[in-house]
Amino acid sequence: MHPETRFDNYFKSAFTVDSVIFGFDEGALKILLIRRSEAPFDDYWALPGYFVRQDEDLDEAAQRTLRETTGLENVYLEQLQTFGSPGRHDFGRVITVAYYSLVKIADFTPRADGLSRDVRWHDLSALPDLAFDHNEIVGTATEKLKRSIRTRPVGFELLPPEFTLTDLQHLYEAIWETRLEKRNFRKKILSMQLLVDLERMQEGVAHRPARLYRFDEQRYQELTQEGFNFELREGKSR
Amino acid sequence: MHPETRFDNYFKSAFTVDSVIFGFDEGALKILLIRRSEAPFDDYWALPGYFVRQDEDLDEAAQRTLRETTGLENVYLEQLQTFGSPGRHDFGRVITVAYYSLVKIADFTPRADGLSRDVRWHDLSALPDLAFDHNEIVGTATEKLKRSIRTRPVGFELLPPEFTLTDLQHLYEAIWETRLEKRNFRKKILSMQLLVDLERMQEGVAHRPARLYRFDEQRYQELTQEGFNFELREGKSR
DNA sequence: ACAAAAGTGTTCGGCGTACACCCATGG
DNA sequence: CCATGGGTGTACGCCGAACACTTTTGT
Repeated sequence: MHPETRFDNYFKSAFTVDSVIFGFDEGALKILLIRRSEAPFDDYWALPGYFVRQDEDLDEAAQRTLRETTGLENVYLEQLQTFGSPGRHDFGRVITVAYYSLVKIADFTPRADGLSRDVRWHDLSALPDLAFDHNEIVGTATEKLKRSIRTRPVGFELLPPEFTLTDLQHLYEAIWETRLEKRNFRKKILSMQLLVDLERMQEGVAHRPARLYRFDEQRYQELTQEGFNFELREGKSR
Repeated sequence: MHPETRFDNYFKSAFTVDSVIFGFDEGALKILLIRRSEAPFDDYWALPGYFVRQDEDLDEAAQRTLRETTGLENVYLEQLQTFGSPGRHDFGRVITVAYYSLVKIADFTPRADGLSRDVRWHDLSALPDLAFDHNEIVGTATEKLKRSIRTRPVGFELLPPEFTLTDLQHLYEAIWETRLEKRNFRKKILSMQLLVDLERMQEGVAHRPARLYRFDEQRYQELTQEGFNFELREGKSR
């Protein structure tokens, strides 16, 4: 370690990582929360996360703490923002590096762990009071999601492997909290060459069955690189 | 402080803030760097920044350290990303929260201070080896700048109060490292209603003098809120 | 048959694209 | 009078906007 002591005063902080995990189900956006099992905020709902170890990379810590609190593994986590108000933690100076991700709800079975009493998907539109400044973090993440879905093919991670155009439209509508015009949405999304027609149909629905699609992995990578511009004015019909 | 000791191990880290300050001059993008005056990396060029105090907010710390290393005050700093590899600092675990900003070079006169031997604008295209992982941080900031200029009226902060359309075009060309077609650039930028025609002309240039413009503060705020989409294909003529 | 979504055709206007040519000033 | 940028006019094509009507399934 360093030979000098004049920096010692600075080495008294801790940092944590917290993850905002978005999912999509039943036409609504969800967030994965844990119920804390230790002070402070014992028993409160909170974002999955914990302290970062001394020799641990931030990205790794995010993966590990997500696993240890919810059981989720191999989730692609992207750094969101760092929150560090002096008063945000009772035990001392703790700043948190927030991550976020989009996952298919069906792909994972969250389970509580030593660090959490409970894990559950919550409707984004009806969140309880969360521990620390986690409500603020969720707000920031939601803003970012709204913006990034306009420039990147985001639906990919939120929808099941096979989906209908209406599913995809509902996803956009849920994130943007708006209604889109069906015809124009379809024309736009199809013109991007991002979807592959599976040439199969929905089954067991009480109406004309919809065509099933999947994302074209190749094209998805391209568009993620270049970025695109997905904008549609609000529409009445759905 | 907290009554329990089992968290003590975590409270041994330090964190810093570092700022990437972009400027624009002579048709080229610049970055403000300081020369360090203490170990580690004594005498190396580095981003302006320093340790965050125990009871200090991150945003405040960014402002303060920027002032104390370069003399710049009242700069609008936006959080960029946090860098925290375990090995990035010799003295122990130090993570840094990076900020970035765009400023008019003429508005400030950087001066070295106790924490810096020297302060200077460097051409982004010819940076030296910087201290720590600061080259990586600059790279991340540059990527972000390229992307955000496509969705927000960014030139505002980089250009002098009065400028010509060609100045503005050169700015976009410098950031994107491309050439744009003059006619189309002008039509697009004028159609946004973002510029105010000052009805005055350049003076003392050895060619037809260009019309001077300024940004419309009002409209700038609007567009920053909504976001827009500025995209133009590469063009040959300038 | 009827409900409930799925799915399509078309017109209109705006805006990005790609050009070549004229204008004003200093030297 | 010429070099050096500044500053247009415009035809074309594509794509987003705004419509209403037909098709296919389960009940």
